Amino acid sequence: MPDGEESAAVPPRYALVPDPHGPGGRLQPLAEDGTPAGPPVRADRLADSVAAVEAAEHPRWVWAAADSAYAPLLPLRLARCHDLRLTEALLLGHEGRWGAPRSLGAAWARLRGLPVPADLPESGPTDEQAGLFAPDRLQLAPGTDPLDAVVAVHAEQQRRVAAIADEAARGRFRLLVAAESAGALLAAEMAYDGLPWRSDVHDALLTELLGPRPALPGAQPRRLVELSAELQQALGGRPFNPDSHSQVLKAFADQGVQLASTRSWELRAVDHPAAALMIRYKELSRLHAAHGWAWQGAWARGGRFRPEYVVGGVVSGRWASRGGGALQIPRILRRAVVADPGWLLVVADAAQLEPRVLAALSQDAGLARTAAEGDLYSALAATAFHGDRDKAKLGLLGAMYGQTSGDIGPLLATLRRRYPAAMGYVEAAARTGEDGGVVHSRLGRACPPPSADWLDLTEAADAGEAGGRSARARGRFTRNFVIQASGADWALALLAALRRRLAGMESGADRPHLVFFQHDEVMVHTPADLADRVAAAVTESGEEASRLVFGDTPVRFPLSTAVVECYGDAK
DNA sequence: AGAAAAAGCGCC
DNA sequence: AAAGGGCGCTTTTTCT
Repeated sequence: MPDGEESAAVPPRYALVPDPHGPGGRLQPLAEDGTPAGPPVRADRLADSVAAVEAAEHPRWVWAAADSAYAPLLPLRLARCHDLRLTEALLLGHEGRWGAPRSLGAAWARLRGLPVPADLPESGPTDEQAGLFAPDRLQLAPGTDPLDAVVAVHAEQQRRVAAIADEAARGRFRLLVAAESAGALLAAEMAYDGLPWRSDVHDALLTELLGPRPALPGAQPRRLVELSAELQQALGGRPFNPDSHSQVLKAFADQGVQLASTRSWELRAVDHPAAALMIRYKELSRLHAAHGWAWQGAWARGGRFRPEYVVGGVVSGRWASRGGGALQIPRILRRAVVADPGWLLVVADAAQLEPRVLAALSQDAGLARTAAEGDLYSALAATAFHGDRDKAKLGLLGAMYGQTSGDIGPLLATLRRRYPAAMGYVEAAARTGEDGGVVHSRLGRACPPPSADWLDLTEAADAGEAGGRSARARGRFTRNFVIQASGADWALALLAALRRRLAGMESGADRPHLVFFQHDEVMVHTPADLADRVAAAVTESGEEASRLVFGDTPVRFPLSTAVVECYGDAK
């Protein structure tokens, strides 16, 4: 397991249920298969009791969902958990019941043959007071004891995992459950700790690009007002709204410039002085609207940006975020992410993760040899593309994403000849998708089945061009899914391994903590004297993740690591 | 009036 | 440089 590798003994389990209000709650020890190993215990101060059990027994905590059970206990740190809601979603997908409600109440209702409540819409920052931690978010029927439900649903989940017939697949799925649950711990912790954010640096950058902050909250900053005026003048002087696509298209058309859209790559190809102005306006307007002063006031106060992460929010297992756009911070704003005095940032990203995942998944001996190198694309180019790295990259990306357009045909033919196992792997995944089938990540995360609309479109007797297009689109999805989702498996295992290593480090009263995770990139905020140890832990965690997820493979998954004061200096 | 869709661009 | 899959967010436009 990523978070318990060192302990030979299986850790004990404890069900944990906080009271709906107040600091109390209940615990109950459980055996590995979920049967109670002792009576429930009441705790008047749940955080104290949990801390004591954590120190004495290092258990795996079993709870309905981290946001209701773990967030109220922070800053207490727990090593392991089994998150019932995330596990329910993984199991439902694996069992072909994708999309069924996954709350504790829904799982309990299925177990008892009761009507199954639909999942509530995800919470947002606005309903914090409205009861983010309220018990009704568990969707339990009135009168149900939540501890009974946690114990019963957990036992049922353990039974369902044990029922996976193939032993190797079962082991990998257990790893997936543990890693996803570790992600739940980490997401709550990162939201609590926040990413170091220098509002003064952010503010200076905005002022440099947009002009001074407008006195009125809704007002346009000076630079945008100027650009609007210049645009209007360049396009004949008639007023129009540069934020309205249709008005922009019309304004250009009036000058004899026909555009199919206002996309910036299309504008870039236009030979008209207004095009550059329009592109600049869009860039700055977007910065102002999405990451300007209003964003700062809402999300980055008190020296920390506190996003809300959604573990497993993307079907591939990648995380999503809710509010604040944590995973879409513009690169230019990275300079506002600065370590506290006496602290440093360790920033690491997995180099060329997806082609390496393909090499490991397909066990293509030739591709694996290139993926044993530091720069996979150069090695690939040397072997198969006469040293042309661009072509090698182009071809491999096209193969992984199902690209057919452009001059990519010959590149794909070369790849097919040199790396038949790798190309066969993605093409089989595509065929499965086109036929309406389901594919899985390395650890067993399932992709969604085709929708009813899709089936109508593609399986009708007269399924014509639209049906074919739709089938090919799903083929591209499943082709990419096996790689993206297996990459997410690896990244989750990396996180779990790194989190465990960081928990063992301290410098006085301070300790390093993860503060950012974005698909294949992690950031640790650490006391400066621990930075080298943190960097080493990143490397070790990458190796551990590779071994756990892909087993014995010659493929390497190197991380490029930078130790910096400012995120903007990381690469 | 409010919800939903569309367009467009940010990140991987 | 983009293509290709995945998202979130904001604004405008359209629908109910």
